[in-house]
Amino acid sequence: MVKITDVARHAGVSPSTVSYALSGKRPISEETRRRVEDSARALGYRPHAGARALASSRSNVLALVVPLRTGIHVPVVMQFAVSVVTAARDHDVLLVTQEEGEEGLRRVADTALVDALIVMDVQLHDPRLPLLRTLDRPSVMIGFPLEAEGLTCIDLDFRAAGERCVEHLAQLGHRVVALVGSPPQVYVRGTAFAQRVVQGFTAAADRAGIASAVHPCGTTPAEARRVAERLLSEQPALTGVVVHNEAALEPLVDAFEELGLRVPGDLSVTAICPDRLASTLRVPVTSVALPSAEVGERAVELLMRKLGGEAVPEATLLPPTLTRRASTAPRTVDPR
Amino acid sequence: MVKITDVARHAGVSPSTVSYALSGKRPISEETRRRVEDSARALGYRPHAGARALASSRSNVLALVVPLRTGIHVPVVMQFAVSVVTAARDHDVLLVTQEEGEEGLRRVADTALVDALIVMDVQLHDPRLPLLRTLDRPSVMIGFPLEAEGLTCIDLDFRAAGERCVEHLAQLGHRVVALVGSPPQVYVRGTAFAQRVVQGFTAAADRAGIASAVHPCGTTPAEARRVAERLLSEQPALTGVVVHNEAALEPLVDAFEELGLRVPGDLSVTAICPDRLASTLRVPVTSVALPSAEVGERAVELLMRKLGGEAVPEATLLPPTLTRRASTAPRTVDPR
DNA sequence: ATGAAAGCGCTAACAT
DNA sequence: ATGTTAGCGCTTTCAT
Repeated sequence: MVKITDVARHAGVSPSTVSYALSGKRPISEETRRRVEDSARALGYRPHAGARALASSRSNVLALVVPLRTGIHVPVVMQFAVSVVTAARDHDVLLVTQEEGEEGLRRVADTALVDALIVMDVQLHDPRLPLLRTLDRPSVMIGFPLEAEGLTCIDLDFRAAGERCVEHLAQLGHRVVALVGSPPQVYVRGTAFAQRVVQGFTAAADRAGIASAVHPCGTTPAEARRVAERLLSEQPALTGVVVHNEAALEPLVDAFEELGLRVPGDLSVTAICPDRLASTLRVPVTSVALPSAEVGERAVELLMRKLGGEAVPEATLLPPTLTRRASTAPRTVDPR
Repeated sequence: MVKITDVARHAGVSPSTVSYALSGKRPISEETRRRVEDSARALGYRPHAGARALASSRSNVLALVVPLRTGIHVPVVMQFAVSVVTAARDHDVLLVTQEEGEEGLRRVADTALVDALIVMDVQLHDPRLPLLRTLDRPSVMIGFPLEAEGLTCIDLDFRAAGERCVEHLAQLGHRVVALVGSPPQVYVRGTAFAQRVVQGFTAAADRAGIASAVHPCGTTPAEARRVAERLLSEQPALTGVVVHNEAALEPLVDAFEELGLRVPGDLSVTAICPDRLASTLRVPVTSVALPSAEVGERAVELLMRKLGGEAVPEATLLPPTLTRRASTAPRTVDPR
């Protein structure tokens, strides 16, 4: 293994000069820098990560804590992970599963394996909050707990997303709408984003003076079909549906059509889901995108600023963007 | 930060005794061990990862190199990643994207950030092979290159999987079969597993004396439909289909039915895909599972043995398991 | 069974 | 602008 002293000798300078020349942490004459860089390249020098971490108390590694639980759409997690890896230019990314729990966080943080953490899928009453507050490493959470005092959170503004969908339907003249939401257990464990969609959905419907109902929904086609039937029997005048459930979206639309309802002819459907999904369905669905990539980038950016000692806002809400596609249309005067 | 000397003082022993007591790397009296463990717990001692890596030249971190390219089914990658994290008990997992290329591998390996590497999505002529051979850290590849001399590979036996599907169809009396494969670019870049399926499929069909054809297929519903049409026009007597393309499976079955063919009444369909997908389709599909979890576990196990200096087989092929579901049936005497 | 002490390779004060 | 040097916290010989 070639080490810094080897490079120093080869370049005819001291080890510290090599360190500074390569890190740029103090001014080095143009000529010396070139010599050092040439020597480093010639010898194939790679600083030892552990030694560097020990001496500088910086590992240049971030932890990414990913959820693996029911009701979480896997591609979203993956896309997010990729965007974090990509955005974290000079940091590597350590994958921590949520199953490792608080112990996992403590392990990577307290051993100084990582400099900072990104925590996905934060619950309203997340048991990890106290720990994240006392950890001596900065963190950014994807999602909002009930009490975020002293923490840093970022996410799509799900409340606004719910509102946006209803407003879109209301503008098209729909007067009776329903929300098909996440699986029941998602609400039970208090996932903030799911509840915020409900709030936004309901508030916007009330404000527009239109009738609304909320239905949790499982992730299998069979459950989607059951929900579709319940929807129509409970709200016979229904003409607008908001879907916040990636897995159920396609089977739901299928179920509607099997039940004799054309989309968007009889029923307008909007969703909150990745664009990729909404645009590839048989009937492309009007949707508010889950901006995984943007959330990832911004999360890393916030983390870097915190690592730099900068103060950052506790909450960052990304505004929703609704893209019109083929699944929504003005309400017909005589529906059914 | 509490360090090993703090624990040593608290327990009334030397730092080396603490190290040995906690690592078990040399015999320690029962009583001393207890005292050390108690002190460590009382003080909340966590060994500094960097210091440990520097002193022991072991980081206890594995690199997982994941593909992000077209034609790769994301949930499979994610599930695999999770199984690696889970199986790698005492190692953490660093996520490296394939886009970082050879430089990425070199960075994490040469800086001693990781002890070993798991490389997914290996190509037949993978440019990383020479590097992996010369790297001073062990690696395991998921997938088989053409020339694996000196390397360690593991994967589902895709050739056998292709054979298995054909044999199943042949047993049911089908005499004309087709393989719907991966997107063309997957073959173009020489992804071994895709080609092996083709080989197995073709060989088994020839052996059984039945007619066969192979059709690459894109990942969009439109492309799936186009392929379905081509299939039927080119092989009018077709009654058995093998699908090796996660994204195309569902739209393909839909397309068949829209074209007036019942599954399995007119057309028997088998797939090579995750069980999770095969079993949740409208018509549950007879399939050979992609055992992501098992591949992950076995890969980690191989890596651990290599880290322990043990010799391991160059190639590990996991035998395919076919699960019968609703999509295959005996050929009817008078098809169409 | 335990202790003393020498590094592991790097960074960052502290010189000059 | 560059060099000297003292650690960073741990593991692991080498002693006893």
